[in-house]
Amino acid sequence: MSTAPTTMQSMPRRTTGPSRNEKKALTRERLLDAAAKVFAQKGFNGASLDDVADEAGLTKGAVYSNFDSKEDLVTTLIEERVDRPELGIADIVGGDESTEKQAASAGDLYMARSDDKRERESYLLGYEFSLHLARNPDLVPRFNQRYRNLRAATADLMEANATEAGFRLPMPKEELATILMALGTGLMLDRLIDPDSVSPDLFGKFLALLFASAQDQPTGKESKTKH
Amino acid sequence: MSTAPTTMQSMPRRTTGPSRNEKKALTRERLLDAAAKVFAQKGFNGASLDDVADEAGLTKGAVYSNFDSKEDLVTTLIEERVDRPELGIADIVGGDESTEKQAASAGDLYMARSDDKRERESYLLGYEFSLHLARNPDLVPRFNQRYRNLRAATADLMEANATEAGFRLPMPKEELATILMALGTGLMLDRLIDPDSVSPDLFGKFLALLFASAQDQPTGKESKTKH
DNA sequence: AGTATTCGATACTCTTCGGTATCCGAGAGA
DNA sequence: TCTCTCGGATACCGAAGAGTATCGAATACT
Repeated sequence: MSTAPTTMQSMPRRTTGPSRNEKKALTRERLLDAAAKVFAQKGFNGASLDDVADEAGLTKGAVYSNFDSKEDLVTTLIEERVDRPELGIADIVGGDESTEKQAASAGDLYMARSDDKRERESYLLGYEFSLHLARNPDLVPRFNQRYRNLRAATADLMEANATEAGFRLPMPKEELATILMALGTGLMLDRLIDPDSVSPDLFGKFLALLFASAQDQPTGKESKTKH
Repeated sequence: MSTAPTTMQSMPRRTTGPSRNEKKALTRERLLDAAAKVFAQKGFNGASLDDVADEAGLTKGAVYSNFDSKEDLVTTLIEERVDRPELGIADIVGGDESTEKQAASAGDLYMARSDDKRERESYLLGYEFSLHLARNPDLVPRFNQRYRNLRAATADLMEANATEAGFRLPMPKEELATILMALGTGLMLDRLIDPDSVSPDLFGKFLALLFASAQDQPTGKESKTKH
């Protein structure tokens, strides 16, 4: 990467400092990190650009040099930082364990995140975004594709697992995925407000129970509505 | 309510105008209504007290005459307006229908609320509150009692129903109540963001399925952990 | 009736914040 | 090495908002 064609080896330090673009990209990241933290703590409207800049150890000038406006910073943050972290769950699934145990592990892993300060902020930020989206429907389409992808991935994962284990999902996979993701969201929100209100293994327990009972109907004897 | 002991029936109007306290209580309610609407639409930080006053057809003077500060208005709103509406669900349950159908109806009723503009605002407000609580842990205890009461009521309701129908709940009632309430929260949030992402009857369908499968194990053969 | 209260309107203050204009210094190009 | 460019700092502006002071009118008290 270092572009030092001439003989400059004599000078021990500052041979070729980080290029301008590198520096700019770096401050951009620092700003996004700071924004994630500050917005999570104070909310979009509650946090000022000075807050963000301070958190990043920079000034508002840096902000406006990298983003058009506060709204631009917000939407960029949505696009670059949100709804990625979930994906890690897929790593757990697919082992040799029983479906039940895998489900429990996935649930536990998901809930365990609320303990980590950084993850906690990330979820708070997610809810802040959700509210932002609910109030700005025009932003939804851009964000929605990712949500649907994630849901589809979850759906496929569950189905693959069920097929391998020799049972049918009790309802269409997309619907089940919608349910489980929503449940995760709701439980996490409860837990963010009051960790004592939701035991960390509750999600996993419920998932295990759900899949266990699904396995009791291998052929898929859903009562009536298949319509 | 009119306290007119003396013979005053002759004068058709303005016999005894609304007492000062009545008027004050009225404007207080108007302010709270307006605050609920405006806060739901713009968020706590996004909405100004002038916005609230305007919505109520009053001025900021009225606000400060009835509340100590914006924060006081917010917390009052939390205490007096939130987490009451859910209770209506209990009305549905307890009929002659099968447990399955009751569950489906309850779910449908719950989700149908997101269609009504006013209810929608009420839920948005709820999420706004949730975030507010997550960021202000000191406020949680006051609010939490209500949440736990509601959860306990839901839990008892489910258990009573299960007992009557002759089956055991698949997990401790409080945990199940926690799960179902969180699921409702999560689904509603999804639906507030994008109504197309969650079909309105999904909640009911899932609840029906869940209780149907619970009924298949009348004696309660939970696999292992009862601990 | 006459006086004291108080609710809510009006007018104002002080701070904060989003955004802009300008400036400085370090890296790029010659 | 000299200049040009541009990222980020500093200084500033106008708007908006939380909170305060005060006022007027209607109600309660005596």
